[in-house]
Amino acid sequence: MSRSTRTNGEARVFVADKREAILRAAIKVFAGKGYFNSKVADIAKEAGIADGTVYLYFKSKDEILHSFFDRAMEDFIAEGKKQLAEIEGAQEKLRRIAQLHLERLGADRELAIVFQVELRGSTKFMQEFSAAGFGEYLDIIRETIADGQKQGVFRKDLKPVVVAKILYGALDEMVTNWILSQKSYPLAPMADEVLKVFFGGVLQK
Amino acid sequence: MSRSTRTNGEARVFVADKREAILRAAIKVFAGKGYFNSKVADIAKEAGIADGTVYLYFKSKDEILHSFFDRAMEDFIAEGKKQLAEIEGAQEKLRRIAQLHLERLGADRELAIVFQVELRGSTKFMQEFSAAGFGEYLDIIRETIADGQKQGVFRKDLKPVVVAKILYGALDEMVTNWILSQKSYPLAPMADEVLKVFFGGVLQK
Amino acid sequence: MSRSTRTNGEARVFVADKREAILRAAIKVFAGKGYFNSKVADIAKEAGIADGTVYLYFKSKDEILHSFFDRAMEDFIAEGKKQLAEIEGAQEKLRRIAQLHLERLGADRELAIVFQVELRGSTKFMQEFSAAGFGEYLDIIRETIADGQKQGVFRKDLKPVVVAKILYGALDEMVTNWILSQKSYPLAPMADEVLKVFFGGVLQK
Amino acid sequence: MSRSTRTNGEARVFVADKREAILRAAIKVFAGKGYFNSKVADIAKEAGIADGTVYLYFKSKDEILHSFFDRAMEDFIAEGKKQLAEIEGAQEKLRRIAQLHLERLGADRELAIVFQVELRGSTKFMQEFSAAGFGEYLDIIRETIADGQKQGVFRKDLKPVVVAKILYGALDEMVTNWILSQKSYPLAPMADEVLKVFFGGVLQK
DNA sequence: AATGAATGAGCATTCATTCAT
DNA sequence: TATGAATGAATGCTCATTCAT
Repeated sequence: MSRSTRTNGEARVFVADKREAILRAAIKVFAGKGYFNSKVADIAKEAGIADGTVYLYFKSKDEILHSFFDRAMEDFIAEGKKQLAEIEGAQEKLRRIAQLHLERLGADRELAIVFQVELRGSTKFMQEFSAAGFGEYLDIIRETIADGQKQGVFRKDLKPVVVAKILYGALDEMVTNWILSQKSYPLAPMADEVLKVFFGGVLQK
Repeated sequence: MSRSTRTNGEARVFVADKREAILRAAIKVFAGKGYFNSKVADIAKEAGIADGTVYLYFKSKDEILHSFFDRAMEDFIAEGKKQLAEIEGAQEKLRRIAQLHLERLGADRELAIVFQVELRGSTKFMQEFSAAGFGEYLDIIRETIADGQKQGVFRKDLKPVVVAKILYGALDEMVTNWILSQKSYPLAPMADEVLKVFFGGVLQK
Repeated sequence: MSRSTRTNGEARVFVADKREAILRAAIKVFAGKGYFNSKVADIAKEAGIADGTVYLYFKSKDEILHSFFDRAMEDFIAEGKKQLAEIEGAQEKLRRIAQLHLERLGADRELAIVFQVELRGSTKFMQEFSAAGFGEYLDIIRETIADGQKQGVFRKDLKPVVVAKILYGALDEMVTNWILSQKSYPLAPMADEVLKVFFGGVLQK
Repeated sequence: MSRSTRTNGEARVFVADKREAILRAAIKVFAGKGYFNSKVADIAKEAGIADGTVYLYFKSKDEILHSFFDRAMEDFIAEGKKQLAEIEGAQEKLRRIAQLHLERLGADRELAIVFQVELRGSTKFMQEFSAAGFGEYLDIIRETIADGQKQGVFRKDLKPVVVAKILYGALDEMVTNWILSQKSYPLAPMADEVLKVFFGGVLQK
């Protein structure tokens, strides 16, 4: 494929590529030094472009973080819905969600750091993100649980909202610990560990 | 000779009082605007002292956050240990931990905000805090679980480390959701909701 | 071969047209936001061309202002000389000058704003402009006054240089006030008001 | 006089002195390079203080210019009113105004440059300043002229507003020319030159 | 000639920290 | 101990200008 802009399609790709490059660079920089400690100049240098160029693709430093989150969340939810559509049974669906959650973040440490750490650094961010993607994500889990109760697979004396938060919280903690851990271990297998407790409970029967 | 330096005892009291005042002011300010958006001058004004005075009690803005965390965590763990000492049985101990966790944070929204949000705003902070108090806290939970397994109360096919993280993550998520929620509800009762799942599992028996 | 370069004649016309368009756009933009607050991009957009195209016709933003001034002043002086050539008598000549001054600026508010405001925004500009057109303009007034003194129409105890400045200053102030005024009134008639005073003081009794 | 801050009075003086120093430095810098080309750092260096200190006394670069103008105009009008109070007769009053106008600006070239050049560099500034000091100044001249008409000293067929603008415009032009002139000559004497013409045209015959 | 994406120097302002009093 | 004026390094963003196409 030539580097020329012979077609509109290609030109578009190039623009998208640069936006993408900036986003990728930003994640790397944010993950390394934290959002507030990262300079726009750092991102530009990491992306191999001039400082000003960043502002041709993003309105502000803030917008970079938002864009990153929006896109990542959108991708994640789209992928999740697609995979869930092919699965029967609430239990198996939850398993898929948990696995996907940890697979995705476990596959990209920098992305995970930004998700787990940077996006939580301010109530403002959290509020906005919570209202956006996080909320939708929790909803999917909640509905799957409610479905499972209707299907008679899950206990009916539990509130789906609470149960959803429990599962999400547990998974989230796995990711955070994985990021902070000095040791290097695969994150994805933790899904089954969580589910073993989640599905079966802790008490001896 | 000034009143405050007449005796060591008195001086200490005064110092502690002012240190305390600054710390309290800092939590309020951090909770309201976030660590990075809070100015040392804001804290000073909130505490009713001059800007420079802050530096007689703390080496830097950063140290204020650290001190706050250290003290809060220390208090919390001390209180926890004390209460656990009076309890027999791993299950009841875990229940107490969960309740204490949510009671404490639920009783002081500003403190909770700083804990849930501000302390997570940078990998640097998280790493440091994880190595300090969080680690010890998780350890206590882990050991209680291990004890429960020995006592034959808990399933033995589960790794205590993982189970501890699951419980902690679930509780943590309850707090975060409570903070971000527009609605006002008591946090403490969520402990039992979490434990119902944690102890019993989700599946229909 | 492009249309515009087929013949020199045509090309020139096109070039002149676009140069003109840029100049016109610049006046509009400068008048609205001030020279320093106007972006080259604003001018380009107003002119309906790309940013870079501006630089095919002008070496810099600064040069646009200069070009504008040079051309406007040139036009104005040429027109003035032409009209003066048809008039006998120093008094009538001065009247014509004053009228032309206010008619011209009164007919184009944007041009007037740039003349009265933007061109005075820096000593550098003023120095340059003074050395160029302003100087020539004042000279014409001065000479007309000197002629009037020789003709015995004007008092001979006044220095033409000073008298010229007085007339110019008075007219200039009329324009400035007209621009800043919230009320909308015709500028040209002010010429006679000024002359009523001016001649009263200058004429030989 | 000691450099200490033993008394409140002295302390006040010091503060006022620094504000004054910044203002003085700003005038010098603005006069030399123009408002838009002057950096706040230039002003700070000229005043012998740190950049940030400027902001302890002024909210913004813009505010420095405003403060300067407000104070200068206030001073000037106060002085003018004081002197006018001691004078009988509209004609002599106008003479005093004209003289004061040129004496003041003629005594401080830098201040004059800022007044004549920088304050006119934008419609925004001019509008604001016109509404403030300039307006009051013109009013004083206008009223003096109206008084003169009532007293039978000045022709009654002239509109005071217009006549006031003429005088102001003529004086203003003297100042501008003086600033731009390469030659160095005293400004104050020009007042009488202007008045010779002005009164010739305005006085009742 | 025309485009408009890319450049990068430039700058007002903020704020943690210091220090003379 | 306490003050708060002073410091000056640090940085997000703008915009005149260039240049590959």
